[in-house]
Amino acid sequence: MGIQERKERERERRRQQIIVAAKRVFSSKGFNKATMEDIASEAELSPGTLYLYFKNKEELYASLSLRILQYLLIRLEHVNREKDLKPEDKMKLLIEAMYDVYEFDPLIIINMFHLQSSETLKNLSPQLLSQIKDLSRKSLGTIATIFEEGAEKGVYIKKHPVALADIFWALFSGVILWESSKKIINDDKDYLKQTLELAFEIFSRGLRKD
Amino acid sequence: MGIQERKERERERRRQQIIVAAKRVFSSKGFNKATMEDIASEAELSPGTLYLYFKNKEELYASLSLRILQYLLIRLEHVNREKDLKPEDKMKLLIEAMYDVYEFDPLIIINMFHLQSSETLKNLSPQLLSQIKDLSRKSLGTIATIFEEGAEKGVYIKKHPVALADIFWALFSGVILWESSKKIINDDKDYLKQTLELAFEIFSRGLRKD
Amino acid sequence: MGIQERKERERERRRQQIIVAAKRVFSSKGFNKATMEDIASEAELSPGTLYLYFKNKEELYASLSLRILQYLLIRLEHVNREKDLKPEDKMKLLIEAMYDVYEFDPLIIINMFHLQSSETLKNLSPQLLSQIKDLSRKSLGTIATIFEEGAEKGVYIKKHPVALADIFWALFSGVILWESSKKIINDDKDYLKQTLELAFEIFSRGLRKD
Amino acid sequence: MGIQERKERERERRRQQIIVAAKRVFSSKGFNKATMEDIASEAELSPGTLYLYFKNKEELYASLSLRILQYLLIRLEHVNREKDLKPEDKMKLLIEAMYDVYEFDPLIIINMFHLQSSETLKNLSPQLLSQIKDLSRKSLGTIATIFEEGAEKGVYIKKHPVALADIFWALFSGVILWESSKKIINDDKDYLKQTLELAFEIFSRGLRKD
DNA sequence: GATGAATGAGTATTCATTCAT
DNA sequence: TATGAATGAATACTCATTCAT
Repeated sequence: MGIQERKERERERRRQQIIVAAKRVFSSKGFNKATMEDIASEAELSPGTLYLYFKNKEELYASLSLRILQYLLIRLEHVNREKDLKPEDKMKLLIEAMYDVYEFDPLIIINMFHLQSSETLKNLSPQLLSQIKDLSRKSLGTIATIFEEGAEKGVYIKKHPVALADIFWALFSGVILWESSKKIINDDKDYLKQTLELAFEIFSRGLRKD
Repeated sequence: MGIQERKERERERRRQQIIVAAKRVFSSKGFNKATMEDIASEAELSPGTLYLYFKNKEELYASLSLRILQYLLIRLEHVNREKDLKPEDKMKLLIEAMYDVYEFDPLIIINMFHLQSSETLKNLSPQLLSQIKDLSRKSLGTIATIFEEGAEKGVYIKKHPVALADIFWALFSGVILWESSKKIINDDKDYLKQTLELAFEIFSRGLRKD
Repeated sequence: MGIQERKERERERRRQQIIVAAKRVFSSKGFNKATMEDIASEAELSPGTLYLYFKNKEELYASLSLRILQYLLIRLEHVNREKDLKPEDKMKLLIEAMYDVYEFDPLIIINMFHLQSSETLKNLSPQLLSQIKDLSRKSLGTIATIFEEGAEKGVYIKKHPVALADIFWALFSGVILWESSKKIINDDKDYLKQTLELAFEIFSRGLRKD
Repeated sequence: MGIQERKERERERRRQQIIVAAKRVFSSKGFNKATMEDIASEAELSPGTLYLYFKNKEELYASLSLRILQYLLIRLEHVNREKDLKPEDKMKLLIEAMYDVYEFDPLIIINMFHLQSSETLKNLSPQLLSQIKDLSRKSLGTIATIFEEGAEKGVYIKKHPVALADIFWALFSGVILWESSKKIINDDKDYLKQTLELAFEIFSRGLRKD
């Protein structure tokens, strides 16, 4: 291993160290209440060091999304590669995959919506922004493919697959956001997973041709 | 009308004046970028005056939710009162009602989720918090009733109606949030309404007994 | 005195309070080492208050120039109004006036050169900038008039009066800056005034027709 | 050449390399906006290395002055050595020499005045400070000699030659600073050189005995 | 000597909130 | 009640300087 490569690896380790700390702090305080100072001390680094690895607070936050989106896409493509499965089973795998991603990093949903602020977008480097756009597009595209396949096989109704993918994603994130918020407002028990399952059961039935 | 009552009425008028201004400002700038100064000048009042009517910025923001939730509940109860309608038609009315509420104040979705921040909740007075909880519960309950009725009439599958109401709300807010965010990230055309219609068409099909 | 007028007067009093404090702090520490905190505590106000009266640090600094330039122009115009004086005597008055201005506020020279930074100019409000430009132009113009008059009366050599005014100002500020800097580097005694007198004696002789 | 001497030479080469880079960076950004990082990368060295050759940023900046003062003194002494020239011609050479120095490094004027800040002086090593003082004194002394000579030859008025040298220097730097600053404030054309010539023409006439 | 990653003190500016009038 | 001037805590970001390698 060359010295160059070792340095690069060390640098990546530091980035991850910061990302992990940032994830913890942003999760517990939200974007606005979390300070760079908080994150630095969580990462056991000085504030200045954060800026050696991330241009600014927005970009650090967006980097969390990038990481989880990469993981999401891998999972989705893995599902899509199962060519022999029936559409219904594929859908089940799809839902499982997404739930795993959510469990791996529950911030994903909120992150995705934080990106919508145009103020945020202005502060991101074009490179990072395009990476995120690209991953989003690919993920949605992969989901769309599954619905398309189901329609081709005559199992699902024929509707614009991209729209179906949007709705799929919207239902998923809607349930998660809503259950998270209800947890606090109504002090209900956490029945997120059952609700998700029910939601997608209904969605699947609704998609079936007859 | 006693002098006491007149004063009370005057006080309520002022509150509404502030709420209207706050809605405009929060809509255009979002919670964090909007300043109390902005709101005060929009309301043609001084900053100090806002604090005579609202404990703090968080509570002013939460009051917007209260107002729109009241309107939502009125619309939902109105739908529910139509006892003679078939479940499918009632569902259509339901969706229309919710879309009207959304159009009346598009902030509603974001407001509802802003409340989830525990940091926010800490700053709310218990009274306001319980009012919001109460309205949320009632609104969801009204929606649940519609699904319950549909099941009783043998049209809809029998599932926990509260869960169905949650999913209904989650799908609605999920689609709105997702389409809003996509608008910026992908520069897609605004097909929010069609997507909502498709989403609820699928949802309705999925609910049907077979 | 109306309430409006009293408020305006109060506001002006505060501005002056801040300007006086700023002058003291900038004089002793220079622009970069002086902090807004320093100035605020010198003025016995809070940092936030400074920003109610001045847009930013640069503009506060530039306001010092404005004030002294106004005084300079008044003095110069007063000299110029003495129509009956011989050019030589007018020149003497001119030098005295400028020396008085310098004694009134020794920062004037350094201020004038601080303004040259294009970074500084970017942060000034166009209004303040144009006021400063205007006063500078008028002051130089007034000086030029004196040389023009001297040439018309056949006492001084005929040269472009604006250039002469520039040189006059350059000599004045050059001597002041240089003597100030020498004071520190060589620990010489302060012979600024004599040097100024000698400088302008030579300058006057050099201007004389023969 | 001993190994010691070779090392010393190498060390001097590095110092010059840094000084050249620093000059470029300070010239384009000014003292405060220029960072040690900027200078290091201009010199193709690491920031840490700069501190092996210069105690701190102030001292690096002051070293630029030292270098140009050395060059100035050489030029001035060269002029002074021309024993056979008439005082007027010597003066012309003097002005030319100074203008050359200015063209060689236009920062010279600003550098000289940056040194005046007592905050700056505190950070300089006594050794460097005394070198600078010494060169300043010698340069001024050389100029003074020229005026003294002119007086002895009966061409110039008899005035304290040191004061004349100060005025000479003040006029030179005053014109340069003033014209530089005017360039930005008034958007005038650059007539620095003509103004300098006119200034020294007047100065020379003013010095002549009658 | 040379490096350059890490440091952490330093600071302009903002804005929710208060309180004397 | 209403005001709005004053407050001052809070914070992202910079950069001269250090020091382990």
